[in-house]
Amino acid sequence: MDAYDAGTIERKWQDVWEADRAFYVDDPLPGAAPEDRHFYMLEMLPYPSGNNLHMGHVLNYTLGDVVTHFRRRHGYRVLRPMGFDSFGLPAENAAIKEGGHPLEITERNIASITHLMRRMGWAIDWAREVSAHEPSYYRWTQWLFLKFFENGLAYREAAPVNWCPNDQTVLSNEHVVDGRCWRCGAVVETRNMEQWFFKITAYADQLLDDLETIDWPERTKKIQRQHIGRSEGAQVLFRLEELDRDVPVFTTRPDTLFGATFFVLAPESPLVEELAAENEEVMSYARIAAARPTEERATREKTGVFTGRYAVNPVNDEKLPIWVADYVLMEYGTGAIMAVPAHDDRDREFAEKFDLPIRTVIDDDGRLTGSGEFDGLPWREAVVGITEWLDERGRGKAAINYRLRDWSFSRQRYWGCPIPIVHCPDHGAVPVPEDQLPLLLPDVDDYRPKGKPPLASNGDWIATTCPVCGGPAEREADTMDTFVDSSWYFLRYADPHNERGPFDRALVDYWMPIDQYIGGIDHAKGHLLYSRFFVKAMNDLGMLGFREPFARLFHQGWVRQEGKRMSKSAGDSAIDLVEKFGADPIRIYILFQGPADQDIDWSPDGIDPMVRFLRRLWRVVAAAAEGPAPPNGLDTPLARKAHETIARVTDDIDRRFAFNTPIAAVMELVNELSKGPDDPAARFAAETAVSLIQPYAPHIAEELWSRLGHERLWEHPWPEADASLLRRDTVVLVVQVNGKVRDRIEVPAGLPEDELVARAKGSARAQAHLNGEEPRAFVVPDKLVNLVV
RNA sequence: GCCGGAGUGGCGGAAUUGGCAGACGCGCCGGACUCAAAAUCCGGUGUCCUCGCGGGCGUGUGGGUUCGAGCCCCACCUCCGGCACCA
Repeated sequence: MDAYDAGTIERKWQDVWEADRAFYVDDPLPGAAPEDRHFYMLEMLPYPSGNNLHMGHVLNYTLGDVVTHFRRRHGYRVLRPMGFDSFGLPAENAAIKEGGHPLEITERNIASITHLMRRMGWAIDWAREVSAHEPSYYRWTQWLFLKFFENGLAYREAAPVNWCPNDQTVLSNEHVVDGRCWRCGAVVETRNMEQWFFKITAYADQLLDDLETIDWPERTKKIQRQHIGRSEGAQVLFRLEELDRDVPVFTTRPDTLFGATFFVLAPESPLVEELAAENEEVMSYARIAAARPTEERATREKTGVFTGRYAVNPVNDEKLPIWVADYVLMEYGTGAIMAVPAHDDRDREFAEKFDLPIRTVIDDDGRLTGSGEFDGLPWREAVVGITEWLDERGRGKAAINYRLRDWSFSRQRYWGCPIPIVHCPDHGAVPVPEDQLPLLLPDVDDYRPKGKPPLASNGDWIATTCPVCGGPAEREADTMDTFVDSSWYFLRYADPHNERGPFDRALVDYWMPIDQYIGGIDHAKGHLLYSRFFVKAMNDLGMLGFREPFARLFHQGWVRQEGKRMSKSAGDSAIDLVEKFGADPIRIYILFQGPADQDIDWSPDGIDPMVRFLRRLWRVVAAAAEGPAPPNGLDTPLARKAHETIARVTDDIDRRFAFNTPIAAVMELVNELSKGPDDPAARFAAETAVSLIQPYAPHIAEELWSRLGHERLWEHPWPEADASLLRRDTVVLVVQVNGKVRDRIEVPAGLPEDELVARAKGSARAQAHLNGEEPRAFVVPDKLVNLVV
């Protein structure tokens, strides 16, 4: 027989699958039969920011591929599409680096990555391919934006936002990591700018509560819960006599109100100017503090300045001095706090530095003191009591506060989805009429960031007329964050060519929610939160019939090379590797390294052993293929091993979501087969090994399957273990004395406990350790007897 | 600082419900085939004592529960991740 040659057989079968449209899935016929079982398998789509993929992608998509084949062969109609997150900073920065136009470079990268994906043999429905930068896609991104805008879920407002001075654009809170830009690492500044926001905060409670309804890793839910940051407390009104106004403050500890000794405003608070416009010291502090990078603000020693003004504490009418200090953040609560130095570390630090009074109002037993009528009350009860007291007098009320901010999604960059809005001097922000969508992104020569949106320099495009009055108006020059594109792409796959709407609701409701989503945990609080928000909002707008997009989620581990996370610019190139070793060896390698959710240290040295295993499989199966076709239901040791392997592999993939141990199980079967080629069940064992390895190494499996005289393994039913062959006639009984293994004896299966004990006592090796004493016995039927003296 | 997760041979890892620790693969040692090499195949491989039979020890550290603990409980150490002036 010829030798195993990965490259040749892989191309052969890839051509067959292509011609057969093997992995393209049809939509359900109207009134689909109840036995129609379907499964939506999706992995996070790649950025085409390079012409290649790294081994982290290879792990991600190979995992999805195993699940896809496994489900298909269990009779499911499986939707497994692919697309490209082709707008946005990653692609645009790559284009700037290469010095070409983003469109040209993005499309070249997509072609190259698509080629690689086909070469990996991944079972993808390419008829549904979608890219964010295609007008046929972003037309509907714009349409969705308009629906959100019309329903008050998208709005424009001047607000302090995160500004990356390197990428020259605003960033969402979710993409500032340790005070730095997630893409380039530059220290982020705060700027006050007119920005577009999605009203994700309106869904804070639902985003929190519905986490209970989805099968996600607990750590991911934790990240989202923490990010939403719901906390319960009270809103308390402090009187500012000079302004004749009440100022609200959020606190989780209204029970400490009697301990408040001063009052602090964030430097960005509009109240600072209202109270101290003429105080140069205060204004200058506020200006400098507000401009400081967030990162620096968080680590510095406390600073602040007294305004000379006072706020009135509603519980005792005391006048509290109002300070301005940058340890109070404008983004959280109301940008003003009551300071209780006795019971808050930050307030205490500030009080000590500026010599402000510290008043204890909760004693060592957790009861109130110095708090008037509330003295003696346990503090938890006082939280309720004082809140009620305030409420009755109109001086406060119970309140819930969130850390989650609205999602700022406008970007001052070129390569993104244009925001279909026209600014009219008379009518404000006016939507571009639906029949004028898509609003095409114009071709420009100079798309590089210059601190203002590149589209703003494009006079011909910017100048337009108001859809309401026909008067002169200007187009919105910002573009959308690429995370808007990826917040609904999974819906478009269900109906990718629809020209009348983003999708047909019946199709989306049929396929969604996604049964299994796989991707990196780095998207835990960005993409995974935005997509949940989009689906909830679209559900409320009557566009779809479910409220969560991803029923089950899995995060693959990081693939590292020499200790560093692999990226498209660092580490071995997947294209080079697949040409050198073949797709099957790489697919098996990346899944064999360990549990898929654990990090992997990549080394190309690990691939050769996988090539050796596949060669061994090839040889052993070829030998078995020469034997006679086996009768059914043979009961031989090899047949039993094959059935055990079916049971193990099936359970590992299906229930345990374990992908490394099935490969080990098939290796064991191949080892047994290689030792017992004369077993009458050799051919059955060979067919079983080939069938079970197919989701991992579909090309060699298909080739061997055909050499075994069969066809179309990719749609052949998954094998079933014969329960009668999983049962054993005899078992090896472990005999322990005082918990230590002293003997192993073969006994018939299913013996009663007293018989097992009798056999164990009969063991000469065990007796040698019993010293003639009569032992107590503990029995695990068919497994173990522990004799204790 | 707060909240998670993880520590098993020389290495990646396995042990699914508290019941044989180390499956499978790598590496290493020995052997077969070969003029030789590659490839392939066979055997061995936690550690210590022992010619051997056999025995002692062993899953980060210390304790506990149990007939029995890698797995459960308590304390600690180390590493990784998330959050971090969030009132």
